[in-house]
Amino acid sequence: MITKKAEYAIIILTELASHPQGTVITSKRIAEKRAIPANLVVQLLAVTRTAGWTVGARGPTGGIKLTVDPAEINMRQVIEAVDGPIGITRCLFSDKPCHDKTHCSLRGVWSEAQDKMLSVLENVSIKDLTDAAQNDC
Amino acid sequence: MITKKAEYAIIILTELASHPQGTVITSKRIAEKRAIPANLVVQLLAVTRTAGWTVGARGPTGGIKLTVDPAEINMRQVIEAVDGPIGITRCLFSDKPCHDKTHCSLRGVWSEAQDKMLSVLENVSIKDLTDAAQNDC
DNA sequence: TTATAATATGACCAACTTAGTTATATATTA
DNA sequence: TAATATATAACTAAGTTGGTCATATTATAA
Repeated sequence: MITKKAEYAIIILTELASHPQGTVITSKRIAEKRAIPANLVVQLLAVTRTAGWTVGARGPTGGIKLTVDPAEINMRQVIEAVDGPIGITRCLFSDKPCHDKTHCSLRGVWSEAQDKMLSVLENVSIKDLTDAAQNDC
Repeated sequence: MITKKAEYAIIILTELASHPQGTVITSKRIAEKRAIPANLVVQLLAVTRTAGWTVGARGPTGGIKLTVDPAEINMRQVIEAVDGPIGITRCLFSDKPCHDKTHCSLRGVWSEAQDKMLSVLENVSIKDLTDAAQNDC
């Protein structure tokens, strides 16, 4: 399951992308506008910062802004930055087949199903979401 | 996330499908052959029975057998029978858009990603898995 | 008819995950 | 130097998951 935190991170990035380029917005303002708990916003901005997508300026006139083109950030990247590697089943997380069997036909199905899902998420960028009218999911 | 119980149910059905038609196998035997906790096998067979896929004969010579063509049971059906409705995000479970907004562009993406995943699972039947050499995932 | 082998069902539990809170440290500007 | 902002880590309540335990019920074989 894709967590609510990952959804929040996507929303936060779309909020940042919808601002005039170069201007900052405070984490508190993002929380208010998007109805996300303020502390969670701060937490998630730490993730986006580590990923190299945002920078924060401290002090009274401080705030957050994007450092990259929102067209260059896709949904899969954000989800994985927040939730870690995506796996629709437990067995897709480990490298070796379950029970040390040489082959596992189920694994191939899980893998294909997951890849289909991921390719959709990879093809939607933060810019795509910002362009769409409303994205307050 | 697709649960281990759902995986087990799929494995149990493939085990049943790999048996000579009309013959029964005991739940204990399935547990041994597939390395699944015996009590879980019993629990999951209750689900397959409710779904109309299996029947059990009681008594000393009893056991379980399929009641339908394994080509007619697909993976999505089994997963949903065990885990309930599938949703890659929380928001896909409810009918109304999040926060009562009229529209939500994220929701469309989640929905498309999930549909792609589900269509893979719908197109693989228990028979397909049985035909593949090994399926002890 | 009676012991036995099997299914059927529900309650229960420990470990883990998730969503969110709290607390505190640090930097910057007016 | 006071105020305002980001940065970071520890903590917690609630829910989920994977699995166990106990018991009832049914049907067959001897």
